[in-house]
Amino acid sequence: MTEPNRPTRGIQRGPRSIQVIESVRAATLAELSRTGFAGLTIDAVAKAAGVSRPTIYRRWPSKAALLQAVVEPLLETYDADPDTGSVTGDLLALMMLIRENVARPEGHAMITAATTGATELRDLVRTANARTLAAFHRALQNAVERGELSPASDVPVIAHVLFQAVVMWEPAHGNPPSDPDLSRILTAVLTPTA
Amino acid sequence: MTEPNRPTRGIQRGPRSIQVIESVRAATLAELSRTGFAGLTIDAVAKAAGVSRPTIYRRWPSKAALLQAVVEPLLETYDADPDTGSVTGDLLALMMLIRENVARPEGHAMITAATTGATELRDLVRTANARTLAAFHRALQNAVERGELSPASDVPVIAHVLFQAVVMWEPAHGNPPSDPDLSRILTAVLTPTA
Amino acid sequence: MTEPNRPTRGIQRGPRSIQVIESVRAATLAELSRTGFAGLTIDAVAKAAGVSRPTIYRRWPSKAALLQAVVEPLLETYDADPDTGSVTGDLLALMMLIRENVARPEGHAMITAATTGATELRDLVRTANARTLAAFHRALQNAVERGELSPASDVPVIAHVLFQAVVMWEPAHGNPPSDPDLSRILTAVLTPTA
Amino acid sequence: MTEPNRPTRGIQRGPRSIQVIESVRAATLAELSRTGFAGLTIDAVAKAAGVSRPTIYRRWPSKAALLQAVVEPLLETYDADPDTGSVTGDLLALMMLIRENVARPEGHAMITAATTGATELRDLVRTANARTLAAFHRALQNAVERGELSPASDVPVIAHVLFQAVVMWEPAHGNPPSDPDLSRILTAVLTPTA
DNA sequence: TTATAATCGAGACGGTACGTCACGTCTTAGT
DNA sequence: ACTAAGACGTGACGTACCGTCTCGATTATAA
Repeated sequence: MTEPNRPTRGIQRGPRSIQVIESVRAATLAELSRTGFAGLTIDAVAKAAGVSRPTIYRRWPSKAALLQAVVEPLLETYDADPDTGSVTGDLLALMMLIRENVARPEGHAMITAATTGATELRDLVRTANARTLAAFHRALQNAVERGELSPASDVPVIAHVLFQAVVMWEPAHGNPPSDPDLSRILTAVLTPTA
Repeated sequence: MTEPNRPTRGIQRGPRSIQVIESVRAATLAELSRTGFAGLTIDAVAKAAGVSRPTIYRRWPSKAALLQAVVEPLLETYDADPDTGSVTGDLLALMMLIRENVARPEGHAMITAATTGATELRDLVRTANARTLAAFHRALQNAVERGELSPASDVPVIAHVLFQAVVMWEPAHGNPPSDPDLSRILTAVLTPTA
Repeated sequence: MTEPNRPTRGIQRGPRSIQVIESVRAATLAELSRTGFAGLTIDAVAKAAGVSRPTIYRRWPSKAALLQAVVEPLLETYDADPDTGSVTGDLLALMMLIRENVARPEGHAMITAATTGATELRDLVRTANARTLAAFHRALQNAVERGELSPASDVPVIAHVLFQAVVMWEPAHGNPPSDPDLSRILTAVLTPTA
Repeated sequence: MTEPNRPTRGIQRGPRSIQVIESVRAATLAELSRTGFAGLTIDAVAKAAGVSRPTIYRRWPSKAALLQAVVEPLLETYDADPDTGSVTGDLLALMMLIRENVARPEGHAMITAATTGATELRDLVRTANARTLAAFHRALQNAVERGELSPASDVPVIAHVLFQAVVMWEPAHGNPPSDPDLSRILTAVLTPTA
């Protein structure tokens, strides 16, 4: 006996299924920007997607799965390195990328998810964090190898500091960081203060 | 003329009321550590406090109010400046204080609240942020005046960067920052990297 | 120790108490006409009377008591017999009196109370019914003795029939009985139909 | 074009739904006989029916709807005319029918509802009244046409008087009318008294 | 005149029920 | 067969009154 109650035992691949997947994705984004992650309800997504609630549950068994589906394209933006020629250029480019992503509803949702500590979100958060930090790591590592940064530089910590400073700017200040704000962060971290 | 015949006014101060307030506070803390802010239900707090739900709503009309009541003592810890004699000492002391507070359930709840973007929490988050940052501001400002830091130092940004780096360490890494971790953050920000 | 918890052990007679009693009565009437007996809340009466809820409970321990206090004057109107000289005159007068009383909020409340079957209202309803029917009894008995009605007349049943026909006219028809309506009732009951 | 792609519309008719409807009906009757209409709580009905509260609200959005569902079978008993051959026979049969219906909890509830004047009950009360009176109208009208009653008889008023006399007997007397009581009412109304 | 007892208001309490919302699952019906 | 519509149990929401109690303050009666 093999899970007799499982509603969908094989996954459909027909055009109808594709259509469902796309409209749910779009509806999820719309709802995220309307109410935020905490206020996201499957009911609303289903209605906005013109789809029934059970249909959503069949493919995305949790809100985490729904979020993951929608956040994936954002994470992919961190896989291509900027390569502007200078550390500051590379890092600034990454910081601007983060700013843009955080401004999108699914990006904001990720940050919310990061702090709620819900178990089902743990893996997603870990992955997303690692993937973003990796871009910083690579940029910093390159700079060290090019001699732009001291070999003693604490790459992981600098990456963490820059990343969180940008991500949390808007929650703390009420508006996203301007270009000068990003430069100030970079300067504060990279230049001698003592 | 202010209603001269009004027999009493203001809130109750009898021992019973005090008892209610205290047990709700305790129960809120217990629930926060059990389920986190997102999973906090008034029902559970009421039951844990041995109090009826309407009683809670009478005094704390929203979850935000409940959180505020429980977070206040934490915020007060930032009002006393460390004064260890050196910038690094002062800042490290503040960072350790933050680490301790974030480790407490109500501190963690505040961070969650900061990113959910719920309207009713906005004021609370603003206040808490400002109060914490102010402590960093004072420490940095003192250092500038003592000549420990360059007068060109970007005090607000440095404060922001240090604060968020400590606060977000645990969500990003899965465990709180150790003493060396805090030192590394401080070093990364305050010492020349270029 | 003599009932230490009884709130009111003796009765005050000062002008303040009188004032309280009167304003509660008035407020009860106002609320009855606003919401009817079923929707009557002590809260609303207290607020309308400018009095605290416990104050009401001190004097009128139940809604029934409140209703009784307010209905008493109505019942007294049935104690004086009309004595117009003819059965039809007397009966019509009584029926008009009932119509008037039923139109008042407290009269309407009594009828509501009669059918709810609440235990606490039982006595009040019994008394009110008896007192009203007694007036019909006396009028009919007089008529029998004067020879206006056959000695075989079933006085109690006729009284009941006339009383209920008037009382229930408005609930059944949506508007109170006009003078001709009352005459038609009287005619239908007193004149041969067969 | 009426939404051609709509797979289903209208309510469910499966055995489970039927089962739910039936047990709620039964539970409503049980609760009505336990506490009367005024004391009827949805909570209690739900519990007695082994059904959740939202389920009840889904199908019966108000207490009035619940009452209507349960009272309908009673009203249908008035649609079949007695036809005993004589006015007195027909009317007595109707009066006995009313007595039986009033004795049932849902019948009693209807009478309570008739006098509370709640807006949501207004329509239900009107309908029920009309349907019961119609049976009397038909019986009386037949009698007039057969010559048993004078053509001058005030059919609507006689119907009203008889109906209310039976219905209100129990609230006024504390026990239902016996067979002789019904005869006395009929005699008092149909025979000359003057 | 002053105690002392009665009463008052305001406010709060534990309860019970309300009517609603969203959840995640299961049933029924249509295509 | 798969799906959509619909219904279901569950659990929480925030609110309304209930009837009671405590607390000071205010009156009224009696010493």
